[in-house]
Amino acid sequence: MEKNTFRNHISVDCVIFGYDEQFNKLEVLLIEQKKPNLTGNKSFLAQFALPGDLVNDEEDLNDAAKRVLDELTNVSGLNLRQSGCFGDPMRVKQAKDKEWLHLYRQDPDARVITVTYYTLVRKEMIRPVPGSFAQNVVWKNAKRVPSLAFDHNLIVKQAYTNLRRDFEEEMFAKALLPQKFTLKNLQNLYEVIFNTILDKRNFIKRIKKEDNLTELSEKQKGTMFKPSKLYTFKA
Amino acid sequence: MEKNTFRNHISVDCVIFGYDEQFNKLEVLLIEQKKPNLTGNKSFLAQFALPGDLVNDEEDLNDAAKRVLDELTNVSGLNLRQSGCFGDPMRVKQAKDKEWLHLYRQDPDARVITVTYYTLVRKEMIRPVPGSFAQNVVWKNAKRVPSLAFDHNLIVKQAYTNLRRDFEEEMFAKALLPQKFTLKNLQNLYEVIFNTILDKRNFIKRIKKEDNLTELSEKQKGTMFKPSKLYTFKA
DNA sequence: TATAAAAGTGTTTAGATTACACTTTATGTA
DNA sequence: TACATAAAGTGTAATCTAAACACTTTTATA
Repeated sequence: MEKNTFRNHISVDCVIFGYDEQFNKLEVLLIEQKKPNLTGNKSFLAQFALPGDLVNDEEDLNDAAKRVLDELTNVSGLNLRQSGCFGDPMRVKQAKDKEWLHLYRQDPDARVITVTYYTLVRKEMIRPVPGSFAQNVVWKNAKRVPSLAFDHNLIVKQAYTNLRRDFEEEMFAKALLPQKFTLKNLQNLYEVIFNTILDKRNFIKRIKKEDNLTELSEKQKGTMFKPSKLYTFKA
Repeated sequence: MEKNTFRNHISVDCVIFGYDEQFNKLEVLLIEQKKPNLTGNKSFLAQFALPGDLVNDEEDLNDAAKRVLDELTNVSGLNLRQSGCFGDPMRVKQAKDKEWLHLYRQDPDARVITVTYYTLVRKEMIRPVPGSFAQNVVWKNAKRVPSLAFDHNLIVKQAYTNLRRDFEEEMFAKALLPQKFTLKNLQNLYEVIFNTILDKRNFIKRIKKEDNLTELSEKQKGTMFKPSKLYTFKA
């Protein structure tokens, strides 16, 4: 049995799902790992990855997730939820990730256990700007996530499962629509999250039964055709 | 911002739910932390805790959970599932836990992040025997878990939520009944896990609809009154 | 004022869930 | 062997939920 020398490092990774109301799509926030400045280093390919980094000593995991997200993407104020923990010793040992680790980590061969967080936000509510070792910040469609660093594709998959489960249980939707919204807005949101098509009438019946909404006397402005009634969530 | 000196240690903790068919109750496997041999040390109170310990370098988390469970309770061969990760820096800093950490850990003040696992077994299928720093191994009713070391009460609570969720989704019940069982056995199991009382006729209808069971021509032996038909799960 | 496009609106059917109580049968005992 | 006991076994009606389905109304624009 191996002796414990405590080179287990901890990281956090964040899966930020962004809801794009305009195009009714769900996207995931990724960073592009910064390329080294060295000329001559041609082999290094920037990879997409989840925003994530090592946890500091005595730093709470939730705080770490928030800090790391902020450092890499300048996004703050999100309500992150833990979705899992990935600890396969080989998860940071693949060739595709070695070079990057050697450039950016003090102890690049150490084993890293990562605790994963996710949330879902209205895409337009955040304006990610790359920071730290993030060269770039991009949104990618959640249905077509490219190949990512480490085991990040697995992490996204698990987070997406959690998202759907939580979405059904709570009124998670509140954060995802403008304060005043139409029932069509709400239906679109459900449709994109569960990747399905719903019957308008049945959907409205179901939603109204939950009795979470207040119907306003106001209507949409600036529509091309018949404007819809607006609703808000009850307090 | 604190500098990362990598004193984040990783542990695993296991929540083993044991189903006691005879008394139709659900229990949790706990260890009693070993008291030091020193005479004169009167302040040390043995506490109940979940079986758990530090993960070795380069050890897979799932393997670690199995190893640790085996070392402390001599129970092996279980199919453990990850249920969460607890990383509050204060989780191992409470007075009640200090003394124990100083006795058994090389680096007792280090922060420890724990990855939690759980499973549900038929109680009689395992025969726990204390090992390592476990002075004793006990089963406690899942509804009345005593005060535990660290944040282990929280961990149990989360695991129990996971158990119920998973139990509904999969035919997790297979491992929990003898190969041949009665519908009453199955109903008892559901009742204890969901802490509810079910109508016999409705339960049978529901179960039969799932079409997982084979009705045997055999009947119970040695009953005091009318013996019930036996069933098995389909392969 | 005609047209286009989305909003708005109910009913019917099928399926699932719940509530509910008496009869049958094997056992052990008198 | 028949009687008492206790659990097994069984069905229907009522209610609720989920799904299928299409036409009318309203507003903006041309």
